[in-house]
Amino acid sequence: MAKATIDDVAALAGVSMKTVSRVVNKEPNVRASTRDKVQAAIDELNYRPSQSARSLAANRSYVLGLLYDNPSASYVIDVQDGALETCRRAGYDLLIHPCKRDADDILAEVLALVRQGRVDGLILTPPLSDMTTLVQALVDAAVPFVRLSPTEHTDACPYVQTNDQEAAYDMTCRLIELGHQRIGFIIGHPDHRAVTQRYAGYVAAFKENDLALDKTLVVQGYNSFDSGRECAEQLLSLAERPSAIFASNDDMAAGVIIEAHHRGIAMPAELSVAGFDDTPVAHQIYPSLTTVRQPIAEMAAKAVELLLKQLKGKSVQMPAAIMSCRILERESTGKPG
Amino acid sequence: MAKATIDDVAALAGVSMKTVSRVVNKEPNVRASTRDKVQAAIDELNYRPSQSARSLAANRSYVLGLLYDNPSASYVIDVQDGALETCRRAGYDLLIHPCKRDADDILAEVLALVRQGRVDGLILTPPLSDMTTLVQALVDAAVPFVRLSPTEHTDACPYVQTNDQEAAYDMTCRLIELGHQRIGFIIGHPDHRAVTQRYAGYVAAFKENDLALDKTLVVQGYNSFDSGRECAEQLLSLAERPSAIFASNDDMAAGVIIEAHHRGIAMPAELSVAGFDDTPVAHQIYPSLTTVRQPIAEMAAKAVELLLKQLKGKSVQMPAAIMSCRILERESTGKPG
DNA sequence: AAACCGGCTGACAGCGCTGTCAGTTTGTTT
DNA sequence: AAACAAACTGACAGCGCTGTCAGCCGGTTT
Repeated sequence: MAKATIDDVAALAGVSMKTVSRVVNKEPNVRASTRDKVQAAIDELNYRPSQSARSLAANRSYVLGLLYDNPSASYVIDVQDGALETCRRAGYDLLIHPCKRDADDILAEVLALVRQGRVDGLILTPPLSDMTTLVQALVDAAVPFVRLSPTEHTDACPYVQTNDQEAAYDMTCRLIELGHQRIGFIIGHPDHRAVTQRYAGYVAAFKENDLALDKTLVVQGYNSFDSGRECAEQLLSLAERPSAIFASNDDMAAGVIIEAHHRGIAMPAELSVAGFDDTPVAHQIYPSLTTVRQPIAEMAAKAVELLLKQLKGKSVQMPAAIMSCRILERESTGKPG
Repeated sequence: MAKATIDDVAALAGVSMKTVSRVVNKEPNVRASTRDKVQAAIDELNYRPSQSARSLAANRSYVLGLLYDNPSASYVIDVQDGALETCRRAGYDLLIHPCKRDADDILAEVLALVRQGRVDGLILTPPLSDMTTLVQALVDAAVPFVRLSPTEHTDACPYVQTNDQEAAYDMTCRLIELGHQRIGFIIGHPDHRAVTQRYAGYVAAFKENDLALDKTLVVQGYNSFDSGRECAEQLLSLAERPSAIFASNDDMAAGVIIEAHHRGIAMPAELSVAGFDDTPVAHQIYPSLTTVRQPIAEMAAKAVELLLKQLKGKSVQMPAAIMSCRILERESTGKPG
């Protein structure tokens, strides 16, 4: 049995090609009886519209592109899952496109993706969300896109964001509430949005609780496990060492925990550790890590939703969304002493 | 500047549309001077061929599909990266398609992907590689595909495989060499290929070393962290408990380590633990995990290569590849006692 | 000199859809 | 019952490429 085309369906249903097209695309203004007749023909022939033909005729690919550069595997997977779910429901596919943000041909590469008509729109994840040259190029080329967790969002580009600052504030308050006064903080990679926001939350919590902030307890990390470990070495070598360390992400927090193990420091009795992100490692280490969970999949889903709205030409009134994080208290935190 | 089409390029270069097509597709039989002329025109107009137009005309999508069901995030990412790398070089894109293998519409869904012409071929990862209904359906529909790490590979379908048995054998021998006699083994999920192979390697090592195999030390796990922990509870509660535990994957090994921590068992002094896969967690836990690294990205790249060969119609003489694993010794293993 | 061959090039007919627009039917109003 | 709007349907012209096939050209071969 050869592959059925729209003509075959039209002939069988006794209608025009165009009417079949209307039914397939769920367009309005088709009489219910006609619709049924066509649907029956579609089912009988097991008709599947050719993706390339409709792309060519409609001048869109029904594919969205997901751009990312090297965040953690679990982050990427969560984003993919969330995005895919929403894409599918809308009949869209997702093309993944990892890329190095320092590659000099990244702009050309991404623009080619669009100009070749491979994708109708793009989702940018950190740190690409904050790559101004890229963002500007997309704006100039009038490419529809949505950014996940951008640091800056002053312009009119749609984005999806979390309340990182609030979450970091809450976490810090919780540590203070447990009785901690000397709370170390490991700042994240300067290129990532998390940095400013999360650190600001930490600072705000100290202010709110009328506690003095000891700058020697604040160190700069780079988001990796190894950098977390190095920061921990620094913090745990202090004469008066902190009773808690709050790392800007889980990988660094895992580094802190390893370093504490190696120094024979009991957790949480002698040291509480908190992370951010709830990566898989968080509950696979000992002690399991108190952390903040971002609704990553949901954010990605939301981003796709905003993007699809753009594509439909419905100019989104407020092209942005803020989503909430949740603190997960596990074994790595407790009362000091 | 409107988007240039192949006609624009042809006009500018003073050749026919078809000749431009030849240059773009790197077809032979174009005089060098003509080729240069056309290339100049392409560059001048910044021409990018329309993906949908060529798909429609050539009746292929230049897209490969990657099918997977829920292996770990890091595994999926590695597969994606390896596959993408090779795809790109060949001018192909990769469509990711996670799917639940117990969904009753999975066959229809996957076949639709092909029948709609969204993809030209498929890569199956475990456990989908071993889903006979799916494999059979693809064979029946004459869909080109390659399987990663299938358990069975008696038929003519191309596949890419690792020498799991050999690696498990080597690891077990290494533990024996360190002085371990009572080595617990946690079998993986029955649906995953790893199971048979890895367990067989363990058994073979005992045989080879003339050691009796104590069946009470072999327990059935299900690949998850939690199941690893449950298995550890069982093994560590034995009157005469093992001095080493070899888990069929890292997640389960991580579960073993947590359980040992909770029981205050020192590692590796009182218990050596080995895993399989070298997932990110392996070096983020304490003690860091001795494990086996599979060349996942390379396998995926190889799979794409085999798939592209199929698509080109070059019937692959030996449509398969075996790739080697490597043992990584870290802190979690050592001499017993 | 005729016949031939291989490398090179172009004319043309689609690929299977969707957008446009005009035409036909149906339901509603006066 | 005529007039009109609204709902519905179809004819047709592409979308921008590739495959087929025929034709051309220069260099061999007979």
